[in-house]
Parts: sequence; structure tokens; C-alpha cells
Amino acid sequence: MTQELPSRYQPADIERDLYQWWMDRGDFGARADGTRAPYVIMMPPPNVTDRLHMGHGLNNTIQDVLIRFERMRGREVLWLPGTDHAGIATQNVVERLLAKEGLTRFDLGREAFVERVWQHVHDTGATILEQLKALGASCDWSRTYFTLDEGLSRAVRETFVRLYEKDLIYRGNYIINWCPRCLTALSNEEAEKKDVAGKIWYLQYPLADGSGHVTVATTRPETMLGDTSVAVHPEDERYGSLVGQLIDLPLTGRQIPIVADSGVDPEFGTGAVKVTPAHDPLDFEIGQRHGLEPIVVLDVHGHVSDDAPEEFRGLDRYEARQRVVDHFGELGLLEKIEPHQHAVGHCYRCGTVVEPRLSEQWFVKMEPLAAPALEAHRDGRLTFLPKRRGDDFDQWLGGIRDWCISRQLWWGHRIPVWYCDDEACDSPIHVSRTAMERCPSCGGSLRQDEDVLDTWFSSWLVPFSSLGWPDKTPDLAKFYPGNVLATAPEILFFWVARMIMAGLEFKGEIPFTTIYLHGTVRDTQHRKMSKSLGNGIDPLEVVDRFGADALRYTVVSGMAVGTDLILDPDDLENSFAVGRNFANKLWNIGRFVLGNIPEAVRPLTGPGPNAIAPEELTLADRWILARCEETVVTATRAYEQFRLNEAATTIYHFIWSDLADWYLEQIKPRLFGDAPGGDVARAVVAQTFDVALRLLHPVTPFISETLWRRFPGRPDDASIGVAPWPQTDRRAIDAEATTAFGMVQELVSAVRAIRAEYNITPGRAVSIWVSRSHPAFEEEAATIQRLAKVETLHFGEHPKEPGGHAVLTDGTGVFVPLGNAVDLERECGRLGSEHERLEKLIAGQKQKLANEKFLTRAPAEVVDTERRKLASWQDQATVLGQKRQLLGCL
RNA sequence: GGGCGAAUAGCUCAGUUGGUUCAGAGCGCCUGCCUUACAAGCAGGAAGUCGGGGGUUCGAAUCCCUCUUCGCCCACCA
Repeated sequence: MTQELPSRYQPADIERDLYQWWMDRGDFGARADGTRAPYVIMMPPPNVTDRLHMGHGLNNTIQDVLIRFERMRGREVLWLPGTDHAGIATQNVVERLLAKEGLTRFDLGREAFVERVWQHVHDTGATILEQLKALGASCDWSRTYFTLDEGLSRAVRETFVRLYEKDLIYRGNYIINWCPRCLTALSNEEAEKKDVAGKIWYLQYPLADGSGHVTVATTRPETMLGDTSVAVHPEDERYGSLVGQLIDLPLTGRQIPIVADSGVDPEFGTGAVKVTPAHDPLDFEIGQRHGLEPIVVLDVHGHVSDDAPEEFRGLDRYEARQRVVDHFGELGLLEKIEPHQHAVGHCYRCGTVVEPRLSEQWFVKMEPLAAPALEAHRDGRLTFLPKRRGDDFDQWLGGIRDWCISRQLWWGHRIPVWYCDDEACDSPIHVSRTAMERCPSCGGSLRQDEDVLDTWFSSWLVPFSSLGWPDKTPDLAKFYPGNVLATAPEILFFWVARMIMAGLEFKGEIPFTTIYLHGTVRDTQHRKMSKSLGNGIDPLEVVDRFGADALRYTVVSGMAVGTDLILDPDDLENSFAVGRNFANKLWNIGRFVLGNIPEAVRPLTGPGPNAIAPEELTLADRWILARCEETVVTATRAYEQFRLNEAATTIYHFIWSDLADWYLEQIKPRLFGDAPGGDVARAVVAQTFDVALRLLHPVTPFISETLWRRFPGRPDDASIGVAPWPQTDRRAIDAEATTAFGMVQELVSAVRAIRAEYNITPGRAVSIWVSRSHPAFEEEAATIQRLAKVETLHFGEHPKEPGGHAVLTDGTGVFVPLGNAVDLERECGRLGSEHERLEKLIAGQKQKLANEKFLTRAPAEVVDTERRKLASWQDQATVLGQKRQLLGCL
């Protein structure tokens, strides 16, 4: 595979075909029967509501980096993709589409509506998978799942039945969060608390005996229509004598008692609470304790129900609120109104203010499930990145409440419960793994529960349901438990925590050990990207314009663990410049390198007759090989520790600064023509670039593969994706070469700086004097001459004439004669400020080294280092002083 | 109301356990270059009292306290 590369980097030309080639090879598929150690990541299944956004781009890039890294390291890698039916979210999307046609789901009826949703998700589901491919995601597509697939549905029913049989699922009448728009119950997590600037109304409730009134404070006056009592704290002296008395509840004609309950906070409001058991969780509990019959005064739409006084019936809750307040005002019972900031639950899918409402629902008893999960965290089996997310996890599990799992929706897993129609049946409720027709106890006809399950009730099973559970499949045996879960922190409770609980409950093991909770993609104002704000970025647009590699490199390098990723949706060019520039650079390096190693290169090591002997290597060769080793060590460790940004930027720096800016420039003369040493340079550049590409492959798969495959002698069927990860060998790091070539770099930079300072045109060669020789300067003299455009390199004392001066860190002086070009004043100023800086450093350092405490308490090696630093600075200062004298500055 | 995090160059952010190469990168900006891989580039440069104050230490961007400003999570004070 050595055909020539196009001269321009056009990602679109390579990515699509390359992805297909990978697919055809089958490297993304995992083998359940293999002997390699498994490495498993479950993709957080994107919702089929819509195509992917940049957050998915980030999430899946991270996963693919980890997956490709481990695949190259020889693991049996399974990255299992899927999509989520996303019950309430998807139903909402389709309902909105219907609304545009002037229809509601009720116009269609359940069956037709569900059919309509299926149509929608077929489209979006397919688009999502295509988008993932465009990003380069190396998933095992043969195992792709959808949470409504028959297999996963079977797992859902299985778990429901098992939990029911263990008494961990129950049905009951409790206060739940109700969305009056979606017309369904929500879990506590689905009711997002948002701070709202509201009001608190102080209402006077007259005592029935006419002896006065009790003032209650409320943020929801409309609920007073359903009040069944007023509660005070039992030890609240202000109200002690009133307990047991009756109140004439205004507007309703009802009388309600004053009760004492320790759930009341005497500090808040007036210390007297109006109790609405049907519309408030605390009130519900108080009602239960005092045997008060709840009155549901708000219906499913949030309108006042028929159990309220006639004049309010049918009113929207906010209209009713105003009407109630008005009435109290007219009756002279409205004591005061205060502004009040408080947290109000909002439906996480439509944003409507949820209404706490008494309703019969199915629940999962969570405490027994949470305990083992808590333990798994506390005994260190779970690792959270960043660590502090583990505290959130711990806190949530510690205070966990039961999970309302029934939803009054049509799109989702139907609850596997059947009710007997025969009222006389003594066992009317049947929970079953399979459809039931007749009542097993009385033979009567059955009807299935109309409701569906919370969408998360299928997602929490994914780590094993996607592998065939409850069957004992080879996949399950090989790939459960998995390793890493990478997702956004928003779904830590919805999904991650529940997966851990389900894994422990149904499989006896945590489903993964590392939980990588990455940041959020935000715009330049740090706002979360969203459709409604119009600040989203379509990953496909980025891929089209700059390539998947540019997208991937940008997001990986730009985000450390625990931080967000800021991108400007109005300036994609700038946002993705880092990745785009780097991809382009790689391409050009590739063109240069591959164009200069047209044939197989000599082996760098080994006993073969053609192998390169160590003494054939130049200093530059040894240096770049050492830098390459260092990069392998650092990057590998960074990948292992999930510091992907560090891995990416380390490799970037090696390729761009070390390899391209220095090494490639250094070897050019050897490469051109039949210059001596060309074979060695080719071998070294081939080796180091090959390693660099492999290190980089997890981040930029397309371009690394494209270039890597074209290396001379590469078999046509070789793929970098399954090439071995570079070995790390610290012993191969040649510290001496690193230091020595570093001096050469320093010298070249010093001369360049002087040239730039005095505007010496790039074409004009100069002579330079270096105060003392050094083996590195001798060996790389030609390099110095070429890279700094030096005609003659002199060693020793320089002529006494105007020129530019510099001092290297080891005290070596550098002189560039400039004839009349030199501006003496300017040069003196430059050297003067440099000298000043050094003197300050020296003074501080002397003080430090004179400090008895430092000498005795600091480790010997630190003291030693500091001494050497001082010596070096003093050397530099001396040389600088001489130069200044020569120039007549002093 | 509780818990937690962040503040480093104009912008976006690195900085692993306090001490070599600790004050860095990319973008932006300034200067000069179309040097036959790359102008999406090359070379050089300006720019930060590491949010304020106090403390611990021989030594602090790094540890402790405090203040300010942002942000996140949790919460049945009606």
C-alpha cells in the first residue's frame, strides 16, 4: 500500500472509504471465544429522539480513544453500541410533530401513535449510527441493540418479575411528581429542581368557634381547596391550646381540625401549616398520621377537579391560585404577601412545573438495592473520575428514595402486570414474564396494565441485557462485567448509579469499575449547548468541514478530567483550529517522510547483517530516538490514567516540535541525493514516525491509518488499528543525547534570535563565534550552520567588533558580528536587562544557600541542584559581563 | 438550607505527590519570511505580582484559614 498521497489534506476523501475498509476487516467485532483478556465499554445509548449533537461527539470520541488504545494493547475489545427508546422524550418529540398537523396522540389512538413513533425512531436511529461511524467510532456493530428490542424487553420483564417476587416492587398510592403536560408520573430525578422567584401568601384561617384565626403561609394557595387540616408542632407554645379545635376553611364550607405533628418546622412561616395530603409529600404523611382523607383538587391537567367547590372547577392551577388569593383578599383574610425564592420541580423533558399529586403508581424499593452499591464504592471497587463525583454518588445512594417506575405513556415497555376483571377474584393482580390471557386463579378475563415503564428501567440493565441476559450466553460470560463507563455527569443518578445497583442485584457484580464522568460542551458564554438556544454544534458539519480527526483531536486535547469543553458555535473554524491545523501538519509530515523513504529501510536494531550499528547514529538520531521513548512512556501512562488531553498534547509536541521542527530539518541534507547517512536517517525517521502514528491512532484514527499503511514494506492487509502498541522502555532513553542536542537547539535558537532582533534577512549568512567548543557543536556543526544560516562557526575568543551576544544556560557565550548593523544602545540594553535578571536570581539563590535551615532540612539532592543552578547563573553572568565590557556598555 | 468545585497570559485551559527542565500550551496579537512537506506553514517576540488577605514551611500556583466572584450537586421549610 504505497500509492502516492494527494498533496492536499482532504479528510472527506479518506475517511469514508477507510471506515468501510475497517468494517470489512471486522476488527471492531469482539470474539466471545477468544483467549485475550476482555476490555468492555458500554456506549451510553443515545436517545432516538434526534440526531447526535456535540456532546455525543465528545462522549463517543473519549470512548473510542480508550477502546482503540486497548485494542492495540491486545485486549479483546468490545465497545457495544446501542440506542435508547427514551420513552417520555421520544413521545414528546412525536407529539410535537403531530401538533404541527393539529393532532394529538389521542386522535390517533395508542396503536397508531406507537406506530408513528416507530417510524420516527427508525429514521433517527439509523442517522445516529451513521453519525457514529462518521466520527470513527470503532464499535462492534454486530451487537448493536435498541432498548425496545425483544431481547432487552425480555430482560425488562424478567427483572420486573424478580423484583416483584422479592417484594422490591410494589404498587401504591403516594404523592408523585406529575407532569400536567406530559400527563404522566415522573421519578424524583425527573423533576428538576429550579430556583424560582415566587411568593409566599399568608392566609388567615378563621377558628370555627369565632375566637380568632390561625395564619398559615403557603406558596401554592390553590391547594387550600384540598386542605384537610392545619398542623402545628406539638411543642409550639403559640398554638398548644388550639390543637383539637376546628377551622372554618374559607371558600369550601368545610371544617378542618388543627392537629399537632412533629413534622412541622415551628421556625418556618407562622409555624402553622395548611395540610393538603393529596398534593404535598409532607402533608400526605401528616394526613396519614392523623387519619385525614386526602382530597384531590387538581386533575391530571393541573386543572381544579370536581372535588373542589364549584366555582373553581376546571380552572387552571394558576388561575385558581389568583382566584383563591382574590377571595381571601375580599374576605379580609389575606394577611400579607412576601416574595419568596424557592426550588420548584420542573419536568426534565418539557420544562412544565410538576404538580405533586396523589396517584397510584408502581415503585421499586431502593434501599435494599442501594446498600450493596454504596458498599462497592466505599470499599474501593468503584473508581470515579473525577473523584469528587463519587461523593455525589455516595450522598445520593445514602438518601435514596423509592423509584416511581410507572409512566402514563404509550411509548415504552408495557408493565408486565395483568389485572383480573372479575371483582370477586381473590387474586386479581398477576405479574408475568409472558403475556397472560386468563386469570390463573378464577379464569376470568385479564387486562394488562395500561402504563409503561420508566425508560431508565430498561437502561439500567444494559450492561448485561445487551449481552443476552437472562440467558447464559457466551457473550455474557466473556464480557460481563465490563471495565469503563464514560458519560456525562447529568445521568449519574438516572443511569450510572442504577446500573451499578442492577448489576449487583441481578449479576452479583458491579458492571464496570471505572466511571469517567466527563464535562459538558458549552458555548463561549459557558451555556450548555441546546436546541432551544440555537447554540448547538452539529458534529457532522465539523466532520464535513475539518474531518473527524480534527474534531477528535480538538475535543480530546481540549478537555482535562473534570472540566468542560468550550466551543464557539459561531466560529467553528477557530474552535477546531487546533485539530485542523494538526491534522494538516500530520498530513504534510507524512507526505515528506513517505516521499523520502520510498523503499524498505534498514533495521534499527538486531543482529542482521544490514542492521544499523549504534555508532552509525548521529547525535540527532540518538536524540530523536530518546525523545520518542520518552513520549511513549509519558503518553502510555497518560492514556492508562485517563489523562487523554495529556496523552494527546504530549504526542502533538513530539511530532510537531521535536520531529518536524528539528529532526526533519536536521536530516534533510542526508535525505537529499545520495548523501551519506541517508539510510540511517530514513531508518530513524521511519521508526519514530511509525511509533508516533501508533501513539496517536486512538485520537486521530483516520489520518494515522492512512499514513501508516503507506509505509514501505507494509503488507496490504496491515492496519494500525490492530498494530501492537509501542513498547515502553525507559532504559532506551538516552539522557546524554537529550542534553547534548538540547545545547545544539539552544545555540541555534540564540543565533536565530539575534538575527531576528537585528533584522538580518533570512538569505544572508553570518559567521558566529562560540566561546568554547563542545562535542555536540562539533558533531552537529553542519546542522547549526544550516538551521541558523551560519557561514562559519568559530570557537574561542571573538573579534572585538560590534555584534549580537547571547549566553547559553551552561555559560557558553555566543557572538554574531553585525558590522554597522548593530545598534549599540539597543544591544547594551538587551544585555543589561538580561544581566539584571541574572543578578536577581543569583542574589536570591545565594540567600537560599546561605540559609542554615535550608541546608539542613532540604534533601541533599535539592541542595545540590540549587548549588549547580547558582554556578550556572554565575557563569552566565560572568560571560555577559565580559560581553558588555567589550561592547563598551559599562 | 446542606455538600462540593473553580479562579493561572486578551481567549480556552494544562500544571500528577510542595523543590530540577515551573510559571507553560493552543488560539489571538506584533515583527520578518511563499527557506523545493506544510502560509492550516516557518522563525522570532510581547504579554501573567498564578482572584484578594493571612498562615504553615528552609521553600507555596501547589498545603491550611479567610474574603470576593463564578459554577455544580443535593434538599418534603409549607
